Amino acid sequence: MSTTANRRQRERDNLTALILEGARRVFEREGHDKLSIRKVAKEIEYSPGTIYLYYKDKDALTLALHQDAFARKSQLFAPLMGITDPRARLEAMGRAYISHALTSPSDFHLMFVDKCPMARLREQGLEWRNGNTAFQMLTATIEQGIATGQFDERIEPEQLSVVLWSMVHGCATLILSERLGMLDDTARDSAIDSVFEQMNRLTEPRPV
Amino acid sequence: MSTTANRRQRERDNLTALILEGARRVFEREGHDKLSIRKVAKEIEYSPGTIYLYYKDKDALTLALHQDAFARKSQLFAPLMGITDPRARLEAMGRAYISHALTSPSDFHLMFVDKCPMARLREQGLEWRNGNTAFQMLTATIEQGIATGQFDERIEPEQLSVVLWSMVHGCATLILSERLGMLDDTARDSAIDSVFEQMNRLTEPRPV
DNA sequence: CGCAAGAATGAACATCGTTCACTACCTTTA
DNA sequence: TAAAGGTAGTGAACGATGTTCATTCTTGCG
Repeated sequence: MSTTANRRQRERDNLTALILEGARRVFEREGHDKLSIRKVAKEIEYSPGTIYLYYKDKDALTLALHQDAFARKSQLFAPLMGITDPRARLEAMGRAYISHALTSPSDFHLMFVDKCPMARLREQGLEWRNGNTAFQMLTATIEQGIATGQFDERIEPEQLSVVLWSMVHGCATLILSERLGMLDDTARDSAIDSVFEQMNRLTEPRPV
Repeated sequence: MSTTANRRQRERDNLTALILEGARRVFEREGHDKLSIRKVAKEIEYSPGTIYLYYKDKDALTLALHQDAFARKSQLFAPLMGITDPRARLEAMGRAYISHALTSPSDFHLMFVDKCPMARLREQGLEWRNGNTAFQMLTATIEQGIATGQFDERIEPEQLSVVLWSMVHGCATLILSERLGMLDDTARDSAIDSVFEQMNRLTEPRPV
């Protein structure tokens, strides 16, 4: 009940948040590979050692950034759930995923590419809640499409989710890693369109 | 015609190769993110500065490793071209891609994920020859499938190539980055199977 | 007021990529 | 053969990184 202990905790939470905020600024300014503990410390005008009183190591801070990125971007994806037509929603989700990857490559990397947040979660025996809910939204959309008769009923929703996610994720990462350099800009754009065209084909009902 | 100049060149080539070989050993032993110039120097018992007489910087050495990896792995993919049936070949190529990614993640990263070799190639105005030929094999296989009437003729081969590559590449990278942790091992294996099942659906002829 | 405990520090260590003044050797020439 | 010149290799040095820890500073309590 000691008031000072409460304030202490409050101050502790404040600094934890302040560090995260500084990290986010450095991250945005310099990109995911140029983030360093020392820069974060300088950004918030504390000494490097202080960071370690609030985050065990750089990976812990990276995990916090990872989760923060999901929190910040959720408002970007939440509106998509308002789309009632499953097919339209599926495409909108995919397009949002790719456009997010291309416009915020560092955030995307942190959320869907970097191994370190996953490793840290696994160490602590925690689940990837952000990923799980996103994945469930995907499968739910497919299930709904089947229920309304717009999608092929023989589809196994969870497995198709993986396939569609792979398509979209693969497309995004190939572009970001510059592996599609053999295509000019227009060819690449229409390749993205192809992804969604073929995505539709995979969900369409087919004759027995 | 000076003989000593020839020997000089030979010695130069030898050390260039020796460095690359040492780099490959360190790379295999420690993984792609633990490779360092200094470790390579120690591995071949030269001083760190020497490396820079043969490779401009670490990126140049990485590019050499990238190309070396393609050279080493080509024997792994070459036999696939012997498969005459286009559909069987397509699946074999995809399965080889994924199994290569899962069994040699560091090589895979170097060949298909790491941005640095691409950046270096672009700087020098060079093309990604390894990637281009692989991509052409893919499109050629699709074209052949169309020619033999086994594949849907309305397919645009180059665009479908991107889509199929995306599927397979996305699947591999999602597994490697541990983003499919929500699936147990069997679910993940059947997800891989699903990828190829859906791949087949995309090439199948369809009624007008 | 003085003391104990907690918070913050920044120097220190090991590692990294990279540079460069220097040495040691080899080849060419006088 | 001896001097000169050029080249390959060196390793110390610089700035940066993540991380630790003895030290200092601050703060609240008796």
